[in-house]
Amino acid sequence: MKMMDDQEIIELFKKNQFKVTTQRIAIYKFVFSRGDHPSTDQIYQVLKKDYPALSLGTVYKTLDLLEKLGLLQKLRFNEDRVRYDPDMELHINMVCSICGQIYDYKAENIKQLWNVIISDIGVKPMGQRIDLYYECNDCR
Amino acid sequence: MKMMDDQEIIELFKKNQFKVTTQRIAIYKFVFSRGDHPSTDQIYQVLKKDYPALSLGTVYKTLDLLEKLGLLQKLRFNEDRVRYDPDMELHINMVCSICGQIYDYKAENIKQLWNVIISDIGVKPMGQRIDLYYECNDCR
DNA sequence: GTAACTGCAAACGCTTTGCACTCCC
DNA sequence: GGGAGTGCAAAGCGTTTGCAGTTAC
Repeated sequence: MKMMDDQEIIELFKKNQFKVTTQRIAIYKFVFSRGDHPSTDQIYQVLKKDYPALSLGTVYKTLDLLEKLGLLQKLRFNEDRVRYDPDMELHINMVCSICGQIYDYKAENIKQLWNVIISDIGVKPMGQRIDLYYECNDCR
Repeated sequence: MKMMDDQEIIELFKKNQFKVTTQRIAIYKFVFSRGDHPSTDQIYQVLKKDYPALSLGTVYKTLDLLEKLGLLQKLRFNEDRVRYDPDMELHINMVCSICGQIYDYKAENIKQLWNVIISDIGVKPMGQRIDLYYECNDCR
């Protein structure tokens, strides 16, 4: 999803009876300004510079809240920590097997091919997750 | 991969200079006899009945060893524990959004469609993981 | 005999929880 | 003013690690 501006995200919080706090806005904007899939700790480390009092617990709670609002997807790769994917549309997670860096690949024909697969299987999909492991340019 | 018989798996261990132990054979056979994706604890709980002295540490170590041999894939879903998928070929993990049960869906045309996607992206794939979330018959 | 493996328990790291204080509304 | 949200620290839990005893070879 495209990043909402301040006014839109504030409205969304209010509409859902969540209070609007500096921390929530900052975390939302940070995660959605990135093309990759940051972990809780990465988010915490960066935002702590601007908000020294920020706690890791608040980062976790806010990300859970954003997930409940359907704005992002919690993903576990083969590592200990959770990562957050702010793109809820169909895409492929391009995961470098060496360095672990992840970016999203999107293309119209993937949707078409995926729909063919879905109709073959014959179930009503609630969502999906597609990872492609490869060696990125930096590691190759 | 199809489950190897006792002789084959013993040969494979020996070929790779790993000692053949009762625990290793039992864990291998258990994971490969199942169509789903058991967690470490599930494996431990079941095998403890036949091997009361078995420890959880040995289960972890053995599964890591089987992964190193390329026999299975470690997968993290949106839960705390690791699951083990003994099927290394291209397939779709059918994950029930409600109860979390997982089974593999395989079909020839998925491979063809996946190859189309791969060649569109234009990278050399090292592997992949495809999850489809749906509501299984028991939960619907 | 000896090096690898096992079982056990402690350590580890990420995540969750509980609670007093704070600050939106 | 009141209740939701925050920060902090402790607890929780799956996984890893270290080590003494055991077993495969």
